[in-house]
Amino acid sequence: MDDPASCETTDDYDVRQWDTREGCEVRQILDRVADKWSLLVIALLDCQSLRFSELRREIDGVSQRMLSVTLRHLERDGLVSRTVHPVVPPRVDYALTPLGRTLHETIKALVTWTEDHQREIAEARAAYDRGREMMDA
Amino acid sequence: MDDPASCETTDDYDVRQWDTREGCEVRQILDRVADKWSLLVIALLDCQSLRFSELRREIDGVSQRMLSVTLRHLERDGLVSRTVHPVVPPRVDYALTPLGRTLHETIKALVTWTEDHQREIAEARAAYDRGREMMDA
DNA sequence: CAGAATCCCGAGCGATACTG
DNA sequence: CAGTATCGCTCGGGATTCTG
Repeated sequence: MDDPASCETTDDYDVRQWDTREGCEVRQILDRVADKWSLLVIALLDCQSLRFSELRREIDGVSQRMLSVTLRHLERDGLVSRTVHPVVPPRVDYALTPLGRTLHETIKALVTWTEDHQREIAEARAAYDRGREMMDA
Repeated sequence: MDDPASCETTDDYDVRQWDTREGCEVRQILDRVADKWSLLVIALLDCQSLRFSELRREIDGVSQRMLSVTLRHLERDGLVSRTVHPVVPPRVDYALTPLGRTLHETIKALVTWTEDHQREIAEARAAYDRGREMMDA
């Protein structure tokens, strides 16, 4: 945790590369991961394939349009696969690709971190807000 | 990687809790992590404390306003500490808190994932776009 | 059922000007 | 130097409508 080695400047960890401009993939993936619905979709597809309508039912509050564009983005990035069954009525199944599955594993670490520290965060916010109230008074 | 155990429904990993509504911290932290500048700030403060003007100089393209609100958010969440030195001209140092440092460790995993897979993603996008072009023709 | 197209509003963010 | 305050614009995303 307090490993001093983590503070060394390593060649494979240049902060500048997180920049938005140029060919920075990190920013793009981060935007994808963090956009409003992608995370839910990825999590739901973790170990099952789902149809459009099933996803829509599971993800409370998502609009038809946003589910559509979210899936299109994830498909384009190779994170989700789209399978059309030529039947009537049309049936389309979505599933995580192997690549998408590895991303999900990584994301879980972040979710776990949040769960582990949400109490600390809540306390920090309360303390901060209390300080601000004092200022006003 | 293909560990079937990772597909089990565990009590501490309910996807529904990632929802925006209710007291969901994951969404809030994710929004913080993913917003346009927080990540850069956290990365730059990893092993050093920096002044406002230093951060501004390091982070190419950030406006004074956005650096300010970003730091205020990070401070409120207990991720960054703010130290005012009562001198003229005023001097304020920002540094990562222990909590912020653990978050940075977690974020690094995501950055590493992106670096490891950005070629696959690029290829997936190229393939997708090629498919779309065929449609139009 | 799955989704593309259109319209529209409000949050996010940049630019600018001002302050302790 | 280290901010805050105000204005204005862009664009993400919701509601609605239309198609294969």
